Amino acid sequence: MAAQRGQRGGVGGDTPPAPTAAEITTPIPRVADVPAARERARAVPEAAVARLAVYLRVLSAMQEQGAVTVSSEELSAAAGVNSAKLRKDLSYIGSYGTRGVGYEVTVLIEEIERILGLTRKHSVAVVGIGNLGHALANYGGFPGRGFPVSALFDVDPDLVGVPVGGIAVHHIDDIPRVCSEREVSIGVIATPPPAAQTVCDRLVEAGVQCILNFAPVVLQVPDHVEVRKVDLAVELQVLSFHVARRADDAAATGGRQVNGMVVS
Amino acid sequence: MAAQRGQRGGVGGDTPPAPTAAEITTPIPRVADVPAARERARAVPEAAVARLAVYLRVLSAMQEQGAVTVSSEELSAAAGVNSAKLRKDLSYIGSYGTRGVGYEVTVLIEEIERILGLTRKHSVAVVGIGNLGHALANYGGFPGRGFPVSALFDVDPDLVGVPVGGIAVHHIDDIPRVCSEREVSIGVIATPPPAAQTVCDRLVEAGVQCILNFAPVVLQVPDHVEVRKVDLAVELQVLSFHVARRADDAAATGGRQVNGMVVS
DNA sequence: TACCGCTTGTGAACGCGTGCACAAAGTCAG
DNA sequence: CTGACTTTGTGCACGCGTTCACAAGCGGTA
Ligand SMILES: NC(=O)c1ccc[n+]([C@@H]2O[C@H](COP(=O)([O-])OP(=O)(O)OC[C@H]3O[C@@H](n4cnc5c(N)ncnc54)[C@H](O)[C@@H]3O)[C@@H](O)[C@H]2O)c1
Ligand SMILES: NC(=O)c1ccc[n+]([C@@H]2O[C@H](COP(=O)([O-])OP(=O)(O)OC[C@H]3O[C@@H](n4cnc5c(N)ncnc54)[C@H](O)[C@@H]3O)[C@@H](O)[C@H]2O)c1
Repeated sequence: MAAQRGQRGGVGGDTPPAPTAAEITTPIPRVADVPAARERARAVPEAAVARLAVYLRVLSAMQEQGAVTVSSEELSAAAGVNSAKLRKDLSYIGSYGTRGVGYEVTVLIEEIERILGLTRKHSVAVVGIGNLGHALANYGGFPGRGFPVSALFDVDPDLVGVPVGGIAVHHIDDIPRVCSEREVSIGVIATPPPAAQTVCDRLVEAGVQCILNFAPVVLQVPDHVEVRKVDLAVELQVLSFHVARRADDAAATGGRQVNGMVVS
Repeated sequence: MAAQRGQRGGVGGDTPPAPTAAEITTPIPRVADVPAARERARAVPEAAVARLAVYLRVLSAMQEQGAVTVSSEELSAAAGVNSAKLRKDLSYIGSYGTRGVGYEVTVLIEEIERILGLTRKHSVAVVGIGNLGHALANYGGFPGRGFPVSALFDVDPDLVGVPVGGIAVHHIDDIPRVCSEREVSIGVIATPPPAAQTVCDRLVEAGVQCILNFAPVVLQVPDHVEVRKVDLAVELQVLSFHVARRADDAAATGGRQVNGMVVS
């Protein structure tokens, strides 16, 4: 079993414990150390990667509205970030702007897609076709973005064979075969918590390298598998924390409050 | 309209870029100047808050299995984090451990619940009862954790009046009345992207202080409203990035690969 | 009571990410 | 061609969060 590691993503900034070395800030910008070549991609901070995905969506919307160029100021405002942060994020992937003008929308889209690996399609398999699994399978936003949902799995015999969102549900025993046939690279786990680890193991055996986990459990995976989790209960609890903090602040500063809401 | 701010949560560590005034950076990095009393709650880093929610779930599971005390080593392993990090996280909320022994499970649960504001129930309203909204409304995990889903809204006349997950769907025009009556403190947006900002504005007008947003748009909210977003497309794209990075690494080190999968 | 082993709690160092501020580099007008 | 203006790209400093390492503290034992 791989050493217990934090599951990155999902909630809060969860930086992985320094994968290795890399990201060297040598005084002298050493040109060639070991791999050296496309080393740049590795140097993009995880937080920046997530934001690049947001920029990409904003850029696509701008492109549809006919925008040709965009300044860091405009783009950052639309993406809800600081303009300096945006420029730094873009600098991680190269210099594609024109000083005094801005960035060419199409160029930026291409480069971000390249860095994010979106030039290739990534087939997605969803396991656990319950409430959430149905929603994911029926969602039209993924295929359009290069993530075709190409396999569905469940353990329930009543569900196996039933088409959901256009494709038939398979039994989980078929995970290895179907995932291999359809070249699935991302597995989504939407099963009840107790089943999540088992399902995860099967996906990993089937060669799936990336997993998006909705079940509120910490998954154990080998080092070469990337896991991100989406934990809605945690999201709600973080919001709850802010309500409480605000209520405390109000109480401390003498403001009245009703049912946790500050009435100023 | 409030100044454009980063939407925290969801993906990566997204610290808001200095809201406006307030949040002064005094030469001496004094954390708390005036209230001082229960100021501790404010000092808990956002990242730690998210992890506390995870610890809480693990602790609840342990309690059900009859555990009385737990060491930082055990708890951290179960939560998938470093034990030092766990102890530091717990230290933000006080000293409730016994050296040489560990933490009493019930005490820890109580204290974390207190800090997260879970001693009070937080009514949740879901807006947009489509694929995702249905899943959320039917999900049994929220009410059990102190987050009763107590109001549903949609614009579709065919949906209004229909019961979903036990409660009837209301028209969005009723947001102010119903949210007020049922003391909703958290609003969940699961509408199509174009409708999200409008829905958000209505929720804010209705006095909702916290919003969990599933629509892939950057919401504009006043400073006193807390927004967290869950962006599944971004999650997939971050995973895609890792596939690409890994493929590059393999190519650089001479490893063979098939369809983006490294064959060692 | 004195000792020993175990675990907490935290001071301090480190590293990463953010934001500032500005030089470099381009455009455009005249 | 020159000079004014605009916007990028980034060096640098700061602050937050993570991690290490260990003193302090507690329970058990003789
Ligand atoms: N529905 C939500 O809004 C929501 C919100 C937060 C978290 N979650 C989490 O997402 C997961 C799914 O939630 P849901 O509401 O869709 O649950 P659900 O009970 O509606 O669906 C679970 C599905 O998984 C299938 N399943 C059970 N064991 C399986 C196995 N071993 N292999 C494959 N499939 C199996 C079941 O047959 C069922 O179809 C749960 O872990 C839940 O905690 C859901
Ligand atoms: N379904 C998923 O798995 C998924 C995944 C990622 C993101 N999302 C996002 O979540 C949101 C909802 O997705 P979905 O698949 O449930 O969409 P959906 O189309 O199934 O449902 C949207 C619902 O919102 C309602 N609606 C439309 N305008 C409204 C308004 N002004 N006020 C209130 N309700 C309104 C519609 O009547 C419909 O019932 C979208 O923004 C989508 O991008 C969904």
